[in-house]
Amino acid sequence: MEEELENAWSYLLNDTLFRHFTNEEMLELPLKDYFLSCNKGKVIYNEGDYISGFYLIYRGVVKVYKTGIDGKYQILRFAKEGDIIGFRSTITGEKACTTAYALEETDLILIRKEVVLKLIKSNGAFALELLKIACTELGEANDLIKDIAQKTVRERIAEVIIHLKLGFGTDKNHILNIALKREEIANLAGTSTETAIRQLSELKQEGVIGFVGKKIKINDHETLLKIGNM
Amino acid sequence: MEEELENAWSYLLNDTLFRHFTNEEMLELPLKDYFLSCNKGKVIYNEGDYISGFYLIYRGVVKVYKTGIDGKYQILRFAKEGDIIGFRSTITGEKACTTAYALEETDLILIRKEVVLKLIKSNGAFALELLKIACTELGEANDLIKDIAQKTVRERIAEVIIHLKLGFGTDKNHILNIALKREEIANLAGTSTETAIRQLSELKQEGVIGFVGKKIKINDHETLLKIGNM
DNA sequence: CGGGAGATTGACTGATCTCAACCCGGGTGG
DNA sequence: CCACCCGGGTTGAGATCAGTCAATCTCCCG
Repeated sequence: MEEELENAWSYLLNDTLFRHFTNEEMLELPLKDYFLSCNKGKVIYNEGDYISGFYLIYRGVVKVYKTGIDGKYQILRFAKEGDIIGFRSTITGEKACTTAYALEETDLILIRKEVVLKLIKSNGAFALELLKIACTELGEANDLIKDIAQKTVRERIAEVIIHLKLGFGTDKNHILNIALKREEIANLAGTSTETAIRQLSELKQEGVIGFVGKKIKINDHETLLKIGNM
Repeated sequence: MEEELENAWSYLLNDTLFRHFTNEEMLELPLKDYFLSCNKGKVIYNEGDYISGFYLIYRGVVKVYKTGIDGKYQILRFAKEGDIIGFRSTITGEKACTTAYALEETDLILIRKEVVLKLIKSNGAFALELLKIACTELGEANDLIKDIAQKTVRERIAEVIIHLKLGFGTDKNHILNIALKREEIANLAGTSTETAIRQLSELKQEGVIGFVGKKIKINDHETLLKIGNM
């Protein structure tokens, strides 16, 4: 555990948005108290919670979604190592408007609200980096709005697969490095599970994709791009 | 014109996110060169443009939207006096991902990118305020994603009317302070013009809303909230 | 082996889109 | 002064995409 903390510390200072700080400035961060591990299936925070800060993902994958009417939910994004979650509510001070759920074993570093706000004021480069993260997310959200409003399910499913590839990559056999349930793919594309399944089967019939275990294999990236109108 | 600039300057320093600065710090801002007026119907910037900074709206209403396939477009928001537009691309340095269009006579103050970036670094309170704006927009975008994906057109139309009321207010007769074309209401709700018209007529039949000239009158706010599932 | 979660398929339904016709009011040129 | 035109707004009919419900299947696990 001691070593783990050592590593996390060096990770923070070298590879994350905290690289803008010196060792001294970072002493504000009582890391030991705010290093959390959670099991697969654990809800990290819930829509409506007041959260005490934001989380930097040190290891694992987190599903971020909003719950809707009767059991349906809309997935906004999958966050992975190096990403931060919960920072929107941390900044605005509002309740969380999403739920974060650990898809696998996940380690998190909690950065408390007071610390964040203080660091923003004291370090412009850090503030700018946070702004860039927020603005990038905003751009992606805007894209998603247009896509859900205007594209067909078929197009959206193709697009989702491309996005997963961009976010998580593929191995040498073009197999996605992430395994999702059909329901999750559906809720990412904003459709029902059955409809998503039908579209996936169709893409498989056409040879554009394949299934290897629980994972999707991308046979024809170009065609997928075309189908997704991208 | 001299007086107009005088007013704009005092507006900036007292009522906007620039209130965090002193008169001296603000001398960076060569206001005279960056005060723009544009007529109704003018495109302020286009999707794909590189923009030189963001715009603070001093007077008028601006439609912000993304264009999609064959003539359809998705309206993301209407920005009005005191709002800023184009700041996402200003921060990320990417091309604009939306188009901004003046719905009426509009006056803008351009804040150049270099100035913004400098001010962010020098003034934490300003950076934090920008962050809050970005995060608020992000929260709204997330809501919109879920709504378009899960709500029916009827629900969305009701919601759009409520949002317009919140954003622009009503006069003493409960008439919205903004007049939109049917097409605009449709593209705000993410549906076709004809469908939007049908839903609006239905709401009128039910007595929940009425039409006065080009404007919508809200007869029954409560029911509208209920219909919109809010 | 039984149970349960997730995946798949079929059949049906219905909300929404599209196309096309028509209306209405304002502005304009002859 | 009037016929025409044009940008919206409205309505109808038909086509279709996608959601729902229900049955079945396939693993995987205890």
